[in-house]
Amino acid sequence: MQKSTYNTKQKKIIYNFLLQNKDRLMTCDEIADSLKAEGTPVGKATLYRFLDSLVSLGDARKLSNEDKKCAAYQLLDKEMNCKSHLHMKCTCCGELYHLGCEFMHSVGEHILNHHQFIIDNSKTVIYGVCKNCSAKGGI
Amino acid sequence: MQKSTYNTKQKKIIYNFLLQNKDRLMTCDEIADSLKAEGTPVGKATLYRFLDSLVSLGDARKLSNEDKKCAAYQLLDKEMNCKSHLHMKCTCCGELYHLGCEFMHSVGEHILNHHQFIIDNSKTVIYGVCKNCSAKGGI
DNA sequence: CTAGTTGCAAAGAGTTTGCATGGCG
DNA sequence: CGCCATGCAAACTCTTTGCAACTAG
Repeated sequence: MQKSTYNTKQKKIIYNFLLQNKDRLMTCDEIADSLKAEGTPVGKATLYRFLDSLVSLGDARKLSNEDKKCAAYQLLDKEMNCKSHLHMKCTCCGELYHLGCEFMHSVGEHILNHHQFIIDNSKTVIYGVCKNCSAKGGI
Repeated sequence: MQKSTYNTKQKKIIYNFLLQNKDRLMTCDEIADSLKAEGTPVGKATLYRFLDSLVSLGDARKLSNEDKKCAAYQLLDKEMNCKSHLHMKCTCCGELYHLGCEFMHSVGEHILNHHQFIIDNSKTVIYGVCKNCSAKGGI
């Protein structure tokens, strides 16, 4: 889990919560509120500090392109191998999708070979509208 | 240019500056500082208000995923048809690249057909490292 | 016991808003 | 001349930092 020196109660709480929500991008406020609602509140400062340490260790990522002003965090699931593929986020319902198919891997190769650009999967999110939402007429 | 009611001096200044820098994603501070340096300073509040109106009119876009905490803006160039293709930004040098080739258009179709997801080109930026920077050993 | 960690509160940074003044049409 | 826009300053929001109390090892 975390590689910091001490394995505190708060870190376990935060990490477990992220693990349960590994398919979501959540802001600090959302995480703090959820933890408080679960009866295991953690200080905002602690949250920010621990999340940033997870990000710098490469265990989580931090994204801001959310129309919101605040950053969203997500655990980079090792089993799902999240670092090896891109993700799409529906701007309507917020659902996050993994793009792990063969074709999409060839996209990375195309961009590398034809555009000489190395994609950073952990910093990139493709935004758009998923089928559920476009069926409902969402934008 | 802008569809707001009055065509003021400040709006012209801001719009022309964005036009000259249409290949860059710039923060409010950068824009304000540049305009001040050019001897045509514009108030921050005016900048934020006009940029947001351009964004809601679809003439510009606002992105935040910049490691920076603040948002970056860019005019959506109609001649380049920026809304019809994706963009890549080098996290090292900041350069913005247009991905207007045929293959990349087929990516949009693949994602639509196989993942039932409609990409929003104006909200998406692919992050990574360009050839110049990887040659220099950049990350 | 000792060093890292927590959490409050204060400081910072970026953005938004209220309001009197100013300028476009 | 009326109404919208500007710009200052204050208000807000999100995030970071300082510091004393706390706790894991």
